[in-house]
Amino acid sequence: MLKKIQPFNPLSNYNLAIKKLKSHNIRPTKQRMVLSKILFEKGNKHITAEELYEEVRKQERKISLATIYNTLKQFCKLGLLKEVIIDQNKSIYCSNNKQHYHLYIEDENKIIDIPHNKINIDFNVPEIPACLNLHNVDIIIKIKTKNN
Amino acid sequence: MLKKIQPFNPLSNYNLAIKKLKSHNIRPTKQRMVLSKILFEKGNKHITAEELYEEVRKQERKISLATIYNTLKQFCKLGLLKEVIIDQNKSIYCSNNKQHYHLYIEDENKIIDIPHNKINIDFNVPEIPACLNLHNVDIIIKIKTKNN
DNA sequence: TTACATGCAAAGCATTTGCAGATAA
DNA sequence: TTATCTGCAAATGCTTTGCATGTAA
Repeated sequence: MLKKIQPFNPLSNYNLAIKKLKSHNIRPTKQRMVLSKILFEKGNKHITAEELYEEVRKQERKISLATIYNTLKQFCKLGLLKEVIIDQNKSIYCSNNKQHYHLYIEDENKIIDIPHNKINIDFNVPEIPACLNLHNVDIIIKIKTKNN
Repeated sequence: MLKKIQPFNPLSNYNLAIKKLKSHNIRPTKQRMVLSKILFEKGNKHITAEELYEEVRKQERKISLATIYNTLKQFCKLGLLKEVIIDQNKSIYCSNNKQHYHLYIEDENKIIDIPHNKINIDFNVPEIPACLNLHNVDIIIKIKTKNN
């Protein structure tokens, strides 16, 4: 049964996700459970809304794109996902729940998680507010390996 | 006369722009000159396509949005501008021609250039191609100063 | 003269929204 | 029962494109 909540296991992103839904009074509907399973059950994922839509279609159910987008957005707000905006018409959702940044290799259309300690930022830029909340920092590094 | 090419002055982004157009056999049309003037004459700018369209309208001419977009893209290819993709429906074009990265403060909708030496990246990530061309690195740091 | 550039309107595309019907509690 | 959620289709908003007209060299 999808509705059944498994016992909490701190090592599982999936269980963490279900717990977050509960604690935020968000109903564990069929759609949300199916999406949580795909996103959080098998380790870190980088996936687009369209790809997620396809994965659902390959399985037992169909979930509308509108609901997929709404759910992705909601999961982002809960901190379960991170949206990585690649360009005007490409966002990738990342289910790695450790603090990290993103490297995007343009030629290969490939995204790699970078542990946060690989990047050092000297925040001594006068315009940056002093009381900066460091939890809300996203870094996207875009590289090209070839010239055009 | 807009068409007249001023003598080259290495300190002027505007003259650099005109020189680049010439060296790439791109015709210095009225539209391109008007846009170059706005973008490069008065130091570093951060501007959207729409804002640029407005600035032109406030002046003597009208340039279609299509041409604005095409020109911005072309200038990016020539290395005269840098496109900073903020989100799905916001790109900012930056005329700073020194090597730098970008800090975007979400709550204030404000973008700040960061000198490249303020950020140190340990590129010892196994998946990164060894022969990385470092000139093609873009870094965008997005921060929120408030919690929602 | 002719290759290139412009501008309009239409198309493209990911994402969002309004709303009627469905569902969880 | 009722507040919330879903899904469809339509709307949105930025950007690109096709093509006829205009322009630089």
